Amino acid sequence: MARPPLADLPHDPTLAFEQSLWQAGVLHVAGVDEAGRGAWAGPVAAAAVILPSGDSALLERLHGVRDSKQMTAKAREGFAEVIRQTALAWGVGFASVEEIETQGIVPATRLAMMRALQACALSPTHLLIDALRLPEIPLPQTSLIKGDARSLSIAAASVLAKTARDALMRDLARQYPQYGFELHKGYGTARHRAALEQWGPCPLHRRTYRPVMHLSDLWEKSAG
DNA sequence: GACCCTGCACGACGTGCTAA
DNA sequence: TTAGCACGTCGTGCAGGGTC
Repeated sequence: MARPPLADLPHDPTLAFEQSLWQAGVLHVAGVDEAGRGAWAGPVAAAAVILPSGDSALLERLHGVRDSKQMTAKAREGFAEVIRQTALAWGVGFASVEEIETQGIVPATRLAMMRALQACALSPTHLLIDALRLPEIPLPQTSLIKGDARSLSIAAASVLAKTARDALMRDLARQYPQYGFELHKGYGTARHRAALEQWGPCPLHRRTYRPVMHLSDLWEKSAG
């Protein structure tokens, strides 16, 4: 089936970066984004998405995909399935709590992004990344500030990263039910703070984060 | 050159308001 | 009542500029 010309693509400003690359002959453009960087507990997740260049009918199915923070959980889950069906290739990667603690959150985020790219069935020829760069990967890269609001590929990746991490935190919540990870996903909510004060940290907690360190100290003192 | 501070980037949640 | 949105706040790292 012949693809429609690029000029027929929907006029979506979040496709501007992809369209300019596609028109230059760069067809496998991977959007990369992460989730879980600010959380007190759990791994950091990243996803990579390669959209079908020039296929307006497929891209139309992604109308409404935007920054995952601005979408409801229900909308994210629905679009995640559409993205997986629509993308030429996609991948998800994680960096563990141990890697976050030993390397720092930004290097661990890069690690998760590289794992997401390795999980892609197709090798990209250009990367669109939200704010960061991946010097370890020898590919042309475009680092976009507020990339998830400016690029459909990055927005799609942010949706997959967020939904994958949420699902993992729901699973992990079964191992540590007293913390309520299925509700706050490891972020610093009042309930999470109270659980830390009551139960102390578990292996999922990022003990290098100041609030976790502080609450862990309080718990140890109260426990005697 | 090393250190510190500030501003900005990202990721979220909590709260209050508005509309259906 | 529920869902969506905007805003403030909190966590981190990085870059740039000033100071010693």
